[in-house]
Amino acid sequence: MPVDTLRAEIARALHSLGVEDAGEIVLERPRNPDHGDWATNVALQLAKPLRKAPRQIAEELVDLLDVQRAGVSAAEIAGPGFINFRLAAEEVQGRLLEIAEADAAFGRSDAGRGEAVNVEFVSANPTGPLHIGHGRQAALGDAISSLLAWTGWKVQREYYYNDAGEQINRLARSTWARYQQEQGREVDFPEDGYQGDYVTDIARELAAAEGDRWADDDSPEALEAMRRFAVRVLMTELERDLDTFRVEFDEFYLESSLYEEGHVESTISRLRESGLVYEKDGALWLRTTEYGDDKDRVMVKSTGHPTYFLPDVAYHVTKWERGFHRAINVQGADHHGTIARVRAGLRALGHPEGYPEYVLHQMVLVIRGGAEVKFSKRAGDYVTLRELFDEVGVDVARYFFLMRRPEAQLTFDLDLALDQSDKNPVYKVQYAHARMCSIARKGGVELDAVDPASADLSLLERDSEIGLIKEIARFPEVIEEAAAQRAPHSVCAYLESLAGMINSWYHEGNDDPSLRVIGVEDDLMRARMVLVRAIRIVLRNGLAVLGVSAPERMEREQAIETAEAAA
RNA sequence: GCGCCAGUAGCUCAGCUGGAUAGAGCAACGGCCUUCUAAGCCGUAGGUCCCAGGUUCGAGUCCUGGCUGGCGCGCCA
Repeated sequence: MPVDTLRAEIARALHSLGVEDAGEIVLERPRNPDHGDWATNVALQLAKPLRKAPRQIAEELVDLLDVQRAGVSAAEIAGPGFINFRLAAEEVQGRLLEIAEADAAFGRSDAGRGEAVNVEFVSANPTGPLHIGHGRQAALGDAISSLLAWTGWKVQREYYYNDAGEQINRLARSTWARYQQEQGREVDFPEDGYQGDYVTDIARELAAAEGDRWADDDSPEALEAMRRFAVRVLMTELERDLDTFRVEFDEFYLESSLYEEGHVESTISRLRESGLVYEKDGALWLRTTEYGDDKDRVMVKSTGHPTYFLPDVAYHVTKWERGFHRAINVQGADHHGTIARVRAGLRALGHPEGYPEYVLHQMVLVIRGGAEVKFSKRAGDYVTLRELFDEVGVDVARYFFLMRRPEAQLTFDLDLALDQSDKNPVYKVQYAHARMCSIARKGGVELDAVDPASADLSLLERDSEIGLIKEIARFPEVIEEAAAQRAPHSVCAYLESLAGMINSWYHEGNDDPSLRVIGVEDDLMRARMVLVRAIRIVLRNGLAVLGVSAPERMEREQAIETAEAAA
């Protein structure tokens, strides 16, 4: 990496200046391109310890720098004492070789060193269809997982099924009531039941499969049959929706297995050993305040039933025991209240502070024509994920869910999502990719076979071309940063800005055909085609990380070509 | 009342964990169709970074105190 050689050279120069320990030498990319490709503030930071003016330090430093050895073409002092470095054109053009060489792996790195990380997300109870909040979470969890995989982590995508709790009982009672109603019986629907039409659908399916055998039957067996049937139907539906949404899990972890395999019991006894457990009012409590929680928490109610808290702790213990010493939970921000207690429970068992890590995301607001869309035909009181992606498509839905920081509320604008122009950021990026493919197609070139070594890359000398190469060469850093921050939205921002640069460069050929890729002399075309290939690689890889497709042609374009062929 | 998250252009949002003149898209205004795709491109305008203090060479970014909005504070899950 050119940055490292530059940093090493600065360190050497500092050493000759008599600076033994300059701390970490910070090299950053200036926002303003006039300030070069890299800049350092060492002179500013050394002003105080050296008791010298920053600009004077900068001058002495630049005199001692071997520009060539640093791999740059110029070092300039600017502003209050920044030193700006400019990369030589050959250095920039040479990056195209790396990009083409790495191809589908360009952007991968190994910060994670193969270490295991568990990413838990969605984890919706099988009590109803997925809603748009789950959609955001599915997209986020999947993209964060991909980012981690791209940066060298061994990732397990995990879904935690709460198939054992009170909510499932509510589902069973709701299904029972709908079933009886289907059988023509007059029964009251439970007050806390699930109101959506889907429960009636399930009851009908059950009636179709098993007839009237449960009519008037309010025995535990009947309720159990309802429970099992409804959960199976809903799990099948959830997994089908997630599959369509292109989210695959490595593990569906069942809450019920925590009881069956004794993890809940063993967690209680291990917590007792911590000395932080006590009884009060007939319930069993854990002194979570010991580890920073607001108040102590009940583990086992006076009824003898555990609260949600206990299996949650037991579950995270299994994560650790299964080898995941790093775990990331993607959750809705409305669940943030559980974080302190779960971590406290885990610390009581000796797990490190800050385990697991959380990515909390805010709610999703769906807007059409400027007004909020709230209701769903099927679920009643919310918009389902399936309704959303059936309408806008999986690519658009995934991208929209990812393009904002998780902790910012997301406004999902259906009008924008359905727009097929560059106003829609998804199309803007996909279009840029399709455009690169289109150039190659029109030029009769197999893009993946374009060989940078056989082209004269020094012909790529326009500002727009140099700028583009610098930008696509930056892609691995973008991925690394996004992974470290658990921030897929920064990949979106990068791709959109890159697509803008690509469009500008492309359209330079509108007025001046000599600036096009096709129709210019062979050497020039070969060099520019290398750039086209490299751009295509970065767009494709970037979209792949987000789980969004990179079409070789856009639908609209296909329609036009089909029409032309017919005429 | 306490806790978490947010507050940046008319709107939706970035801002690389403290850097140089705060950016993008949409909307607005002006220009460009004989194209490697005009569902596009180029340009212009638009700001009390919620407020008040503090930290330092330097603050949208950090610390304190307020204000506004969302969410959460159960022997619910």
